[in-house]
Amino acid sequence: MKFSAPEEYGLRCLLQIARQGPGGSLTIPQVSQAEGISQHHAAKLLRILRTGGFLKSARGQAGGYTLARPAREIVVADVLDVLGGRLFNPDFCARHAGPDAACAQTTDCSIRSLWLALQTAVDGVLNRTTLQDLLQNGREMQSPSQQLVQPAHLRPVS
Amino acid sequence: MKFSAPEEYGLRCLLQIARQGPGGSLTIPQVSQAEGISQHHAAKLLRILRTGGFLKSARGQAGGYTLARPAREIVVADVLDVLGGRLFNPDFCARHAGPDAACAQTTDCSIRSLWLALQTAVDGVLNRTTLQDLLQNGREMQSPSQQLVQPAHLRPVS
DNA sequence: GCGAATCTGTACTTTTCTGTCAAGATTACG
DNA sequence: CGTAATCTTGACAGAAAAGTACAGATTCGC
Repeated sequence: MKFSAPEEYGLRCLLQIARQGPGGSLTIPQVSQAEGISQHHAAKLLRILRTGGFLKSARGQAGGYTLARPAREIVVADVLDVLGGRLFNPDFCARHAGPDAACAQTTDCSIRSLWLALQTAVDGVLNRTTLQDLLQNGREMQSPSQQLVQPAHLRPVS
Repeated sequence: MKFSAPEEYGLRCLLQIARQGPGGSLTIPQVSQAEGISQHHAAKLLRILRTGGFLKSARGQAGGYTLARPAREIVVADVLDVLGGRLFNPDFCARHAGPDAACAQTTDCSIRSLWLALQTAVDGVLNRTTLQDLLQNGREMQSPSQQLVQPAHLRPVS
């Protein structure tokens, strides 16, 4: 159970822009430098975030990326969904609402139920966290660790 | 945020053996067939589980794999740890116990804190779930979905 | 002892993911 | 109008993960 690299870096890039305050914007080179990744890489991540509806882009000489909505209205669960996909699709039991007879004994369902319970637990955190919360962090969140989360070839985080 | 393939299939293989009841055992071919994966693949997963201390193996003509401990003493969090590694290491803030001055403003820490909150939420579920719970499922776990969790080339789960 | 059935361990191939690249489109400014 | 700065898009290459294959070691039963 791991975070994907786009989830880690995409969310960081989005936060960089959010830190510019309402209406603030950053260009690809600026985000690239701030996060220590290549411009091409930053461009790819920002594009995904734009397609997902979290960023607006402006082309041309005075272009750049801006938050599409206020930071407090951007829910982290939605962002991670776009960057990496969900753990498990929440449209469960849409038609198994009746007596769950046939599937209660299979090994499959045992595992599925577990995955689902995890999804619920994770969503409980992510659905209640906005970009704004991350910006003014330190409230319900604890102190950090210095351990690396993702692949070894990525830059070491300060 | 995804489960790795070993996590999904390794846990299933372990459950297959657990379903044999106390003292029950299965061979590699049996597990392989029950889960619809190749014998080589099953062997690899079972070896990991044995190394992790969840299975005992017996070689020779009457060999096979048996649970190393009763199902109720095997915690799923430990199993997934061996199969796929943790989301985030829990030895956080071992030395940042004091005033967290320098790191409270960085973007890194915002993200880290979020990852950590997720780890805590996930552990809350996994540390309280044993193999026994999965065998007699349907208690705190809900009905299943029919969506696939992992890579497309894996066998479609019934 | 010999052979069959079983697990053990390492190396290899395929697939998937991740990050890179190059060419194009758009806008602002002089 | 032209130049420079910016975003856009699809294709590509390297790296990591996943699954496969093979040769070996152990045990049981005859």
